[in-house]
Amino acid sequence: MPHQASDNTGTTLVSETVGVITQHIRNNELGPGDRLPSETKLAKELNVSRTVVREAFRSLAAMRLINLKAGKRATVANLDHGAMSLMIEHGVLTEQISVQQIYDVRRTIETRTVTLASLRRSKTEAQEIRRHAMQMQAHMDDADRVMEHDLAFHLEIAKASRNPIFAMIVGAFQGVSRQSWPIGWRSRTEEEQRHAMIQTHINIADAIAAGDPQRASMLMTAHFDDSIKVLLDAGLS
Amino acid sequence: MPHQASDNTGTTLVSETVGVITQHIRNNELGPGDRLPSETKLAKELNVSRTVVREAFRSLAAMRLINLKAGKRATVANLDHGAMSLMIEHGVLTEQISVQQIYDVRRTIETRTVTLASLRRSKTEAQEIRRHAMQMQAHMDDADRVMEHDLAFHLEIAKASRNPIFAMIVGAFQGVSRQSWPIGWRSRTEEEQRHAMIQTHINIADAIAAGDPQRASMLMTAHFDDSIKVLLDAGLS
DNA sequence: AGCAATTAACCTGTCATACAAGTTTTACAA
DNA sequence: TTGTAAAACTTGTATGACAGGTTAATTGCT
Repeated sequence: MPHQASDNTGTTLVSETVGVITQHIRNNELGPGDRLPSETKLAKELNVSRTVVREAFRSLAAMRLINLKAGKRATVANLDHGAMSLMIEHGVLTEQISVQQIYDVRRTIETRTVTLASLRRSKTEAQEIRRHAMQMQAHMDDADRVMEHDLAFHLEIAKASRNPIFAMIVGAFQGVSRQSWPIGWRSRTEEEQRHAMIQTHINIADAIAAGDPQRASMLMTAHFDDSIKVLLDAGLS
Repeated sequence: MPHQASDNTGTTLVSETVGVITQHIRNNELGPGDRLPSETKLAKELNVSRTVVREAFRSLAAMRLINLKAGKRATVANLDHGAMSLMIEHGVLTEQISVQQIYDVRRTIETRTVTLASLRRSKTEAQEIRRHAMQMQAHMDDADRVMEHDLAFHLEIAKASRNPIFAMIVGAFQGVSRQSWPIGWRSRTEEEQRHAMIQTHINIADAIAAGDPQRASMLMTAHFDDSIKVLLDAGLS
């Protein structure tokens, strides 16, 4: 790997090294699981200290481009929503993003994922999606459990869309959704409202299983419209 | 800041420290631009070495949650698409994401941004959007310039949607789009095709300026349908 | 020769120390 | 009071060290 950090003006050594490493992945056509050179080796090749290489690795690991583990060499990572989750959470935390904006994005995207899922889902996926909806119904007395199955329901649909970007984005919203979800649940004071909300999930699952994208996306849009309305009524911005 | 890394099982010191720092931001309600404690100070408070704090800072900086600059303390960062850009690029590079999937996400999202932009854009924004479309037309002989204005056009629309998440996602696709764009341009061999493509941009700009979301989103959908078709015909997966 | 167990080599996580170069604060002088 | 110089602080990078985890090599047994 005869890389050389030729360009060194203005930017720091670490960010240059990050560039070199991604270049290395590209040049050698590394895929998920493939191992990168060790820190010492890279440091020598690039004529930088191990400190610099380590910080570069950390940067890449933070974005989940590589995986680090004590004693093992760094490996190329699978696409993962962990980093994006933190970014979104940070946005909410610092009041750069509102809950309403998140739900608008979710509605936009999940109207599409549910359409694709209706067209592309395997039998197993359809069952798994429906199972989550049924579990919501079965444990209505346990809010936390309802929430987890709710989130899993939406994520499974995104996965069934067969587009990893959708899965990543939907997954990234899980963290913040866990914070707003209970508000929506509590706001649905009537037993009937909660039942209706869960029934919608079952209906969506059925539409997906039946391969009816129109109906599925219509139901999903309605679901989000309702959820947003509930949250707004509860006073969320 | 009496933080204490109480929990230390299983996970590494660095990731714990990352947690403590984000907690610090939350607890003190820090916003973009606010300064964090210095590395030495944090290291002392948490009873870890400066190395650990530095790597934690690097991690957060990689996700663009904080900004680092030599000599200055770390500051809380504005939402930014830089990190997500790298993630997407990595996904494409390692063949976990296809160009077609990217365009499907873009169509989904940008059909929404153009709708919102039509409703919410300021006069200035409408002008800026239109300016990019006109610049595309004015420099048809310079592919690179057309491309840059094309990308800027789409990003401006996302910004005008007034939802920073949309802007972040659209921005994140710019990097990879720069690679596929020339393919689409070259595939449009006839002068007329290129003109039509640019004219669509102008029409979208006009619809946004006119505050006509239906027309704007219809044109945007058509634009993406066409672009995807062109890329597929060119042999891209 | 083939296989299992032990050893050696390798690798990452963390710490301490050092110093150059950039930035902020303080102190001082006009 | 204000402008400037000095002091204090802060980050970027390098070096060396060692514990503990992982992989490769070697040895020994059958």
